[in-house]
Parts: sequence; structure tokens; C-alpha cells
Amino acid sequence: MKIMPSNPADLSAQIAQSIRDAILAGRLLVGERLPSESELAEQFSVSRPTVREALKRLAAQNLIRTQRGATGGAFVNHLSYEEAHNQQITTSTLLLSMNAISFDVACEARYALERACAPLSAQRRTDAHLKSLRAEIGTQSEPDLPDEAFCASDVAFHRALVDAAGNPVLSYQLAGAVEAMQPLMNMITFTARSRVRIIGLHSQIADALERSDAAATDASLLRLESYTRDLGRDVLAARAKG
Amino acid sequence: MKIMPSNPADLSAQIAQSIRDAILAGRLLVGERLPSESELAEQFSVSRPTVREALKRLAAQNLIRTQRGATGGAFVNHLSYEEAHNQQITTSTLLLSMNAISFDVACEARYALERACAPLSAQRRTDAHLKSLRAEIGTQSEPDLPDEAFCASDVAFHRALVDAAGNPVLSYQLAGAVEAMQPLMNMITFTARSRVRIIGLHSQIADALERSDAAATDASLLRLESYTRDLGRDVLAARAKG
DNA sequence: GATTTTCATATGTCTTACAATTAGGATTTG
DNA sequence: CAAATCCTAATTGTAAGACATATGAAAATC
Repeated sequence: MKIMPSNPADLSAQIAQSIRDAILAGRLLVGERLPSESELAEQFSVSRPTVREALKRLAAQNLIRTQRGATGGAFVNHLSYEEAHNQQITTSTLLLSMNAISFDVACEARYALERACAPLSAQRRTDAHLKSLRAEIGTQSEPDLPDEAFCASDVAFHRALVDAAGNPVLSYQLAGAVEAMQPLMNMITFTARSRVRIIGLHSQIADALERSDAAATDASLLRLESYTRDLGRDVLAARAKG
Repeated sequence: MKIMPSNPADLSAQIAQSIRDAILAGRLLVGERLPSESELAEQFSVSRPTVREALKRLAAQNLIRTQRGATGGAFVNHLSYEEAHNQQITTSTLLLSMNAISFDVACEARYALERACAPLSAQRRTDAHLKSLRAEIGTQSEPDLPDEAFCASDVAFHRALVDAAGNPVLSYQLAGAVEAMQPLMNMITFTARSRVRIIGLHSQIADALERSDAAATDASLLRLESYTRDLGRDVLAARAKG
């Protein structure tokens, strides 16, 4: 009969949670300096190593950053989109790799999310976004481009598409999802023929965005989704046989 | 001239990264036991406290779990959707609170994401999903329901809507986004009149899902988005005045 | 006044020790 | 012989103290 949602033990975890709560509740503001490790140790009535373990936990979540020296210490970190984004990619990548997600399910999720911002992108895309999209299409057209570079450019293309929506929250959420899928995408070998098709669809998307045509953008994305999922099925079927 | 993408210092961070890489690369499989802290200390030529700090970093990311006792140690954790989900909520919540995201931008992102899975939900919803949705509508209809409970039920409603899409990757991504917005939603006071309107729109959504009518689901969601954003604008405007 | 030196303070790391927990084997007991 | 008990070894959790190192600021010096 030991249920305990989370063991009451682990002082360092408790302390970390306590400080985390203080940050979430606004009792510790961004940029503010935490008490020194010795002071924290005294406050919580634990030893300094225990406090340090707690601080490392928070540092691993980018909640605090530490600085050495006379005026050093632990400071409440300003969580940037960049950092949050990286964390999300790490988590999502692990999740996908550990839960045997099928290519098909992941693909469906990815394109559903992307199509969510297609209307916004069509409405708000700037010339800079169009230029990025065209540049990636150019990269993808290079002959002798390795599969991984092709996939990376594909990710960059879709990242630009998402960014064109001009909503940073959306970009943060979607870019994480798209990038986490890259390892799965890398498993697919893109033949010359399939590349031509994908590039064609990418061009359709770019054209539709240029015209600010939301419906056409969505339709092109749908075609790309359908084609990508077919491709994935074929590759997996071939692998199962051969 | 001290650029250094990331300080070469911080042994515990290096060790954590090293182990993290091993897990990502598959050199350490799920469930596998890491060497004991003493052995790790020897392998990396550092002291045990340093190793422990590294392990705490990994534990904070749910990458490992530790167990005491004779056969204890650190084990590579199976990252569940649940854990990944919680992490994402924590990160997203912090991100939103620290970056002064406007209610409007967050709302736009949230509904864009939700509308992404509306067609899938309309297609795949089960009776159980419908029952959950109706139950939440019932909760929301209770008189004297505090604002926070109303918001919580709102989150649960949208969570059920997302789950109805039957894609766990999508659920993981979206539920995080929706729940992270709850603190922002809680800032809004819902009048009796606005509740009636929201409940009406929720009913429209449930009805459309029951009919498996994707277009109607999307249209209802769009109306709900529009109304919610109007409401947010009004509340903020009133707050600015009074 | 500008430069160098010193110093105080804080984190980073090591060492050693002990407490707590747990599995499995040894021992005792019925 | 079987079962319950105890013991032991291994491992994490925590503590205390020491030294190393970095860094900003004050003090001394030119």
C-alpha cells in the first residue's frame, strides 16, 4: 500500500518544486537573483549539495541560469521562444522515438497542424517569407543533394510557411512538431521522381501564398500530405518485403 | 571576446549532455539501467556529487528515473504522453507568462490549432467523446459556477474535442497549447450572458460532431473564436478604463 | 586619474562520511 | 523440509567541510 503520487522523499525535488512554484506565481520575477546556495540551504534546512541538485533541476528546464563570481548567483531566466522551442523539440523527438509512432500518424498530425496556419500565412506572408520559401525550393532542386539535406530543407520550408502566419505562439508550437518529425522523415529515401513531385507541390504552395489564396494553399498542402503519406506507406511496404 | 556558444565549463552539464546523447542515439535503451553513480564518477573522472547533479538534470526532463536500494539505480525512463504533456504545459505556461503574449495572439493560435483537428474529430468521434462533451456543457450550465471552474470545464471540453481526433500526437501537441492558455483565460470574468452564448456555441460544436459534419464544426469553432476574442478585447478595454 | 592589485563572495568541484532503502541470500525456527 | 526472519551488500539520498575558480568591486599604486 504505497501509493503516493510522488514520493514525499527527494528533498532536492521538493525544493525545486518550491522554487518553481515561486516563479510561476510571480513571487520571483524574471531577472531576479535567488538567495545564494548557502542561504537557500539554511532556509530549507538542508545541505548545500542538496540545494545544488535542486538548482540543477531548474537549470535543466531553463528556469534559471547561474553565474559565478562575486555578483554571481542563480537568476530567474527569461524563457525565450528559442529555448522553449528547443526543449519542445527534445521532448517531442524522444516521445516519438520511444512510443513507436507510425509515420502515418505523425504525418497526419503534422499536416493537420500546418494546414491550421495556412489561412493566416496566406493572409500575412511578406515578401521575405516568399523569398525563404523559394530559396528552399531552389535547394531542394539541386541534383546530388543527399537525402538528409533534402529533408532538412523540407523542414526549413515548412518552418518558413509556419512563420509566415505571423503568430509567434503558433510558430513555437508547430515548429517543434515539424522538427521533431525530421528523424522519421529521414528514414525515407526520396527518389529523384518523388523529389520532383514534392518540389512541384512546394511550388504550388508558394504560388498560392504569393496570390494570398488561402483555399489554394490548403488544397496544395492537402495534396502534399496525401502524397507524403503514400510515399511513407510504399517505403515501409517495400522495406517489409525486401 | 568571450562568445562560446555554451561554456565548456560545467562538468555536470557536459555529463548530462553526454548521457542524453547516448539515450537519443539509442546506445541506452528504455528501461536499461545506467551504471551506478560511483561507476559513472569513475568513468567520467569526476566526483559523485557532480555525477548526481548531472543525473538530476536528466531526471528533471523525465529522461531517467532513480530507485534506491540494492538493485536500484538510474533507469532510462519511458517518456509517456502524460509526462511529455505535463512538461509541455509547464514550458508553454512559462513562455506565455514571461513574454507578455496578448490574449488575442494566444487565442488566435489556440483556435487555429483546434480547427486543425476539427475535421478529424468530426470523422472519428465516438459516443464516449460526445458524452464527455455533453457532460462538460452540463457543468458549464450550472448556475453559481465560479469563473475558474467554468474555465477548467472549458479546457476539458476542448481537450475532449481534440482527443476525438484520435491522433495521440495531435492530442499531445494541442492539449499542451490549450491548457497553457488557461491562466490567460482565467483573467477574464465571464458574465452570465457570455456564458450562455459560449454554452450555445459549445452545443453547436457538439451537435455538428454528432452529425459528423466537419464544415459545421469548423464554422462553430470559428464563431466561438470570434466571440472569445471580442470578449477578451472588451474585458481588456474595460480594465484599461476603469 | 588611470591602472594594477587585492579581496570578498559566489558558484564549481572534491572528499569523506553516514543514513535510508531494498533485494537477495543466510539463518533460524516451526 | 518449508517458511518466516534476519542480515548483508549495494545503491541512492543527504550532510559537512574544504579547496578551486571566476568575477566584480574596492583599495593601493603609479
